Amino acid sequence: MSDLLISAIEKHISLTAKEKEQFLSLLQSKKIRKKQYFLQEGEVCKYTAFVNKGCLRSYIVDNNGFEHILQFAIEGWWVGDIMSFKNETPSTQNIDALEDTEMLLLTREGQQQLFDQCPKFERYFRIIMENSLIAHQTRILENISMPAMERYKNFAKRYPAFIQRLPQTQIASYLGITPEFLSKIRHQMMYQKP
Amino acid sequence: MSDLLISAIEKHISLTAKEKEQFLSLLQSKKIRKKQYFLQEGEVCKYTAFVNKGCLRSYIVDNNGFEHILQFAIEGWWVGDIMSFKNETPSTQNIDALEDTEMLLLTREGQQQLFDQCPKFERYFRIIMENSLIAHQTRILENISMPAMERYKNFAKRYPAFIQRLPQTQIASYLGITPEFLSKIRHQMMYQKP
DNA sequence: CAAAACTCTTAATCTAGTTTAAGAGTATTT
DNA sequence: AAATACTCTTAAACTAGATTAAGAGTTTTG
Repeated sequence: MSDLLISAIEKHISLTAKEKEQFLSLLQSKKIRKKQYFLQEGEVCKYTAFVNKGCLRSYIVDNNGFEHILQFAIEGWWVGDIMSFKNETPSTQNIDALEDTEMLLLTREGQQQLFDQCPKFERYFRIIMENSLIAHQTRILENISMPAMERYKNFAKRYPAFIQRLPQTQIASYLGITPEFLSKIRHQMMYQKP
Repeated sequence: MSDLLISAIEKHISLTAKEKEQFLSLLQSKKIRKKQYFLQEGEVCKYTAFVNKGCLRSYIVDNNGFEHILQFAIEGWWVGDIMSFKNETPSTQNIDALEDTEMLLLTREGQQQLFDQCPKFERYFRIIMENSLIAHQTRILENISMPAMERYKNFAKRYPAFIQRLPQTQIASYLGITPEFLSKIRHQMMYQKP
């Protein structure tokens, strides 16, 4: 049930049996079905979620009704609207399930309690924030320096699991292009690959 | 000399006189002149730098020789190539000074020592990583969802100090557009502003 | 199991942003 | 104080990517 989470944490810090117990007691588990919301724009994001099974996406909807994806989250990833979670302000993002999904939820109070009881976890969350920041930096630099085909190739190399698992519409929305143009790119790639 | 840094930290955690001393003893100060490098692509990033005075930028150079700016850093900001600093791998970024600059440097060992001696600092760095991550998320969403003029307006609203202080070439490079097009945008803005 | 609702593709037309070029105005350097 | 190097602007020609539309294939839903 929570093996995946514990092993994810133990990649970065070591835990005693008591610490594991302490941490797990703060979590609640939740299942949602495909297409259901985990968070809707305007709500306060009450939880960070660790994905045990399934897949979610976080995205915004622009003034013309178009969706723009910030993040996908599959097994082993954390997801939530950090800004809303941190400041308890209304979220600007939506998060919903692209597949039936099981997750473990941690509240803000739970997290704070954890940090006070056991500062080791402060390190764990610092490290995953650092890693996430590095990934975001890379994405920004690619967005501003590379044409769409390169960005797609890098995405496919970096997240091969996503390519098989996600509809192309969603990937296009993550890359910042239209699905029609992604289709064109994929066509071009077939005739120039060697 | 280090008042700015201490007050920046005390916005997030409270420090005893001893802790301040302990922290400051780990820092070394450094001045560089305009146009000098703080870090060059290929080097390992040995320090994170807190800017006391002046202005730096971090950027990559693409295959066609064009620069793309990831970050500007003025007084009160930290700068460095996090990935290189964390993993002690060769940097892909360049960091240089846009003005004569004074900064305080912290090594990786210094930081780790600090975390072990005084876990409170682990919280401080977690918090600034979170804030930085939020800023990066916002930037990604704006990049993939808004036309250049909107992005420029938001940039100007968010960082008014930068608008006066930085050459437009640099701002264009941060926004992911050419200087020529930024010039056009600014012209358009004059005749439609109401 | 039929109908509705997505997903992917192709193609024509359109546009936001790039490229190239050239000139005028400011800083920097010698 | 002249020479060199940046910075900003304007404008014409160009292109990566958007838009619109339509059809075929696949899932989902009632």
